[in-house]
Amino acid sequence: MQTSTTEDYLKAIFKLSGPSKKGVSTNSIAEEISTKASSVSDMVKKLSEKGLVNYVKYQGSTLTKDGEKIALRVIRKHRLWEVFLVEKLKFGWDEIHEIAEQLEHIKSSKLIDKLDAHLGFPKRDPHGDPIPDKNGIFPTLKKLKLNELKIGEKAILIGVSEDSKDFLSYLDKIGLQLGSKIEIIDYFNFDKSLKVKINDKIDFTFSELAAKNLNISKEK
Amino acid sequence: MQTSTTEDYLKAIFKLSGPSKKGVSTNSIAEEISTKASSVSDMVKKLSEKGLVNYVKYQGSTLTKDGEKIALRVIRKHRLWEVFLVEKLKFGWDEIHEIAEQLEHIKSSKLIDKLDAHLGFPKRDPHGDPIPDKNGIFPTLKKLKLNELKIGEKAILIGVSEDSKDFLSYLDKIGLQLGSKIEIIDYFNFDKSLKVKINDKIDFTFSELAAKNLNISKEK
DNA sequence: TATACCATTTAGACTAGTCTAAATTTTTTA
DNA sequence: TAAAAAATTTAGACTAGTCTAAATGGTATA
Repeated sequence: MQTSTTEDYLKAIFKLSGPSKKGVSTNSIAEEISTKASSVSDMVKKLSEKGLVNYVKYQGSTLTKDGEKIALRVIRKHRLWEVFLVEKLKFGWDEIHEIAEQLEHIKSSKLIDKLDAHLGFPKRDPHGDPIPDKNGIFPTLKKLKLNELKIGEKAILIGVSEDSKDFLSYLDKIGLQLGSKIEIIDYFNFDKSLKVKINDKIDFTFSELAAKNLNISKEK
Repeated sequence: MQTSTTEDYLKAIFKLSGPSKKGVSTNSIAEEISTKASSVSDMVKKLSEKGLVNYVKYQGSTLTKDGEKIALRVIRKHRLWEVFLVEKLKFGWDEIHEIAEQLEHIKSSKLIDKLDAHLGFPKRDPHGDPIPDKNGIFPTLKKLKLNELKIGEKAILIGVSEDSKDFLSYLDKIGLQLGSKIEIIDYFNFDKSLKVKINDKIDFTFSELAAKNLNISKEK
């Protein structure tokens, strides 16, 4: 049974290696889990001996099948607990990360399956990130662009196709975050701009360019 | 901020010192937390330096005010999580201890207060043990004998006045545990026996002798 | 291509906690 | 009350993980 430190390392490598599963640098791991490169160097060597990480000196780390399995289980737990904190305990979405970082290390697969059921088998956490199922499979959720929706349809923001500083600070100013709810209120044929309601509160009108770069999903 | 090991030691000392708050032996602590006496000896010395335990060589340990405060907080968390596991996640009362041992170390007072509210401020855990409030005060709960109830009244089992093997295995066979619900269905004047319904399911008839030895509470 | 710089690894020390084995203190019992 | 037994403490070693400082490797640049 792995320690919670081991779980933190595996989770960090999973996050950093991204969809391409490319090798992750020692320094980037150190930054991700707020520790020193020398500690990471030690640790990945040990994890490699345990068969959880592929590590070649000076060439970074990737997860083995076993390592990835553990990482996915931790991510599943983290995201399910986040749903619990927001939906059941009424925490704000900004307060939950730190607590979920602790809860994700609780060991009991029965617990997590019962929690999953109790929450109605959610597919996303409150940030819009998908929750792997008990076999580590991410749910397939259809991705759409905001400008593909019709008036009256509702969706949540799950990503952006453009990540320039300008665009991100623009979203920030509007108060739009991953997981935010968006409802299409109106569509102006003139310039293809889109009037929406954000999180049932704020009205805003997106240009076509902005709408094209907002990835959304109709699934919960 | 204390480690979870520290919390385990403080909780153990609290439990073992009982209502009289008498000094607890090194060996009994070792047994309670499944470790060796030498480890305990080391640890209580350190806890004493931190001002959490009063420790005099060869004379056992008691908690300081600060130590007791922490112990009560841990016990509060443990028992609230137990309620959550049984009431919300539908765990059996016998499966929850191990999981609650982990959950009790999660750090966030906001979390535990919100959990408390979510559960409706329960006064007892599923074993019938009282839950301290946020200030560490145990609720005052009137204790009764089962034979003091009237027909139609409901209560839960919070303890026994007789702890012979015979009596305990008798309760076991009936399926009665601490925390079980008992409703008085009928009373037979002839031999003062008592027909009850246990956990809304099982009918059973207690002799006067049995009923006298069952401590119950009308509060939830 | 030499050099400088950045990333990475190694060496060695530290902390919290654990253990076994030996030494010491306290308690029991004859 | 002295010896035996039990409880407790100390000494010293171990593990997991961390850190700083120094050494080494790789890469970009002049």
